[in-house]
Amino acid sequence: MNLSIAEENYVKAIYKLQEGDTAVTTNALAYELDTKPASVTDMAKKLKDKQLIDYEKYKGITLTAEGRKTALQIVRRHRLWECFLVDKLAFSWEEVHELAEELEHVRSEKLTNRLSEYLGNPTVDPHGDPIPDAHGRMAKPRPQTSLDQANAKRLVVTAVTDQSVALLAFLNAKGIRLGTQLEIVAHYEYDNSIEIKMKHAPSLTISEQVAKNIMVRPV
Amino acid sequence: MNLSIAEENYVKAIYKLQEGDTAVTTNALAYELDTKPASVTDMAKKLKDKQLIDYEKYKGITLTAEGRKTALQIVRRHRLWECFLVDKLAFSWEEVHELAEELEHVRSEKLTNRLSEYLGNPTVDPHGDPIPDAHGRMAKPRPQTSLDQANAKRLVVTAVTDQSVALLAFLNAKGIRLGTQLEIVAHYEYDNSIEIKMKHAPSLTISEQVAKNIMVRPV
DNA sequence: AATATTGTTTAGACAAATCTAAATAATTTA
DNA sequence: TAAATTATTTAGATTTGTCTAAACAATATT
Repeated sequence: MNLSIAEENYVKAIYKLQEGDTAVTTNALAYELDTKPASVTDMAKKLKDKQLIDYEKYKGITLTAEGRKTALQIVRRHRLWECFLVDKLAFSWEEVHELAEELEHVRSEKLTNRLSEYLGNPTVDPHGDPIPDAHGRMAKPRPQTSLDQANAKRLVVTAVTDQSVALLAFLNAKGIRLGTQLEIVAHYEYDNSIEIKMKHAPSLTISEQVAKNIMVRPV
Repeated sequence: MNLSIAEENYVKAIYKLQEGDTAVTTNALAYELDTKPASVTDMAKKLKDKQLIDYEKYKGITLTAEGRKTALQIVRRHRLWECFLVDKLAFSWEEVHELAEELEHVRSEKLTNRLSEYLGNPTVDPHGDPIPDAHGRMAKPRPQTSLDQANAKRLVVTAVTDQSVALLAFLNAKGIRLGTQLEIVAHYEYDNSIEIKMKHAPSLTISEQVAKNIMVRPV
């Protein structure tokens, strides 16, 4: 099936928003894609015709098996290009997302597989997200929580969910990157802030807002 | 200036067709882009508004200085990606053109320059065509003629002008690739064929039609 | 339960890039 | 040079992806 770039972006966004069997709402998808609900409704009809989604008026959207397969191919390409940019072209991990958004739309299986091989068939991308293999199989993401909900004290950063340039640059400035180990010193309820400490550095305070986007696992 | 992919393809095609100061005709451009003359006229108006071309009704199209700069950037990206695909991902030189057509539209100077650096700042692509540098400067293509017009007997293949998959695959099958050395045994006028001989192989006959697309220089 | 609010869809419009068919300009031929 | 041919442009339509405004459905509130 030949999808336009817009259609691919919708499929990828639906995949991203669809946790478990929860249908994705029109509004959520519009917000994710920075477009209007009316546009989402239009596209939903098209993707339904192409049998990539199940969709009924007012009932939300879920991917079909075919749609999920398509989404995984796009995600695979995206994450492989991120690896390439970081590993081979020495980009920093917060720069690569936007470039990968464009590169991911080059739909050549041969290119994708050669690239994967060239990179040593990596299984996670620079943000810590798992990379689907050529058959769409993907390592289960390691048990991780967002920093604001972590129980353990000693943690390692495994991913960042909001990949806005602003946030990623902010974290970079603070010295927080993938694999960074940190310790929760205190969680202040009254101003929704969290005090953390990294090795060889003074402790620092971040907002819950930011912490929500930092994924961690116990170390 | 932000150009659409279609606009970039027009600029690139105009650059390719514009030899010296000859204006490019509507029909020639339509043929090159596999579209209709009416569509070319429409786009010509748009590119004129954007000051990338000089265009007057019925008078043909030429690139402005700005348009030439834009074209060189696109050509640079195209040829660098071709190098990447051949040098790093082990594609053969006849496979890479179509993939590079897509990759060339990722408009990031930083990416382009990092890629160039990573490849060792190559000055020619796998087809033997020179690669513009970051400032649009390009090595003058080496003195080359098409095989059917060559005077010297001992030659080396430097480029192939028609990059149709059919021709490139044909040449590959015959063992003719970039850098291949060959010798002209005879040029038969009466059936427009050329007999050539490569080292360690029996001589073979090709048509002038094909020979026109094989660029060579004396060795 | 009636009303207000929120979420979603429809209707109608627009811009980009293309097309076909008809009109017009330029060039070639007789 | 007049007619025929070829090249180019215009006019009007189509497709894709988007939008706004209005209508409608679902959910929450009083």
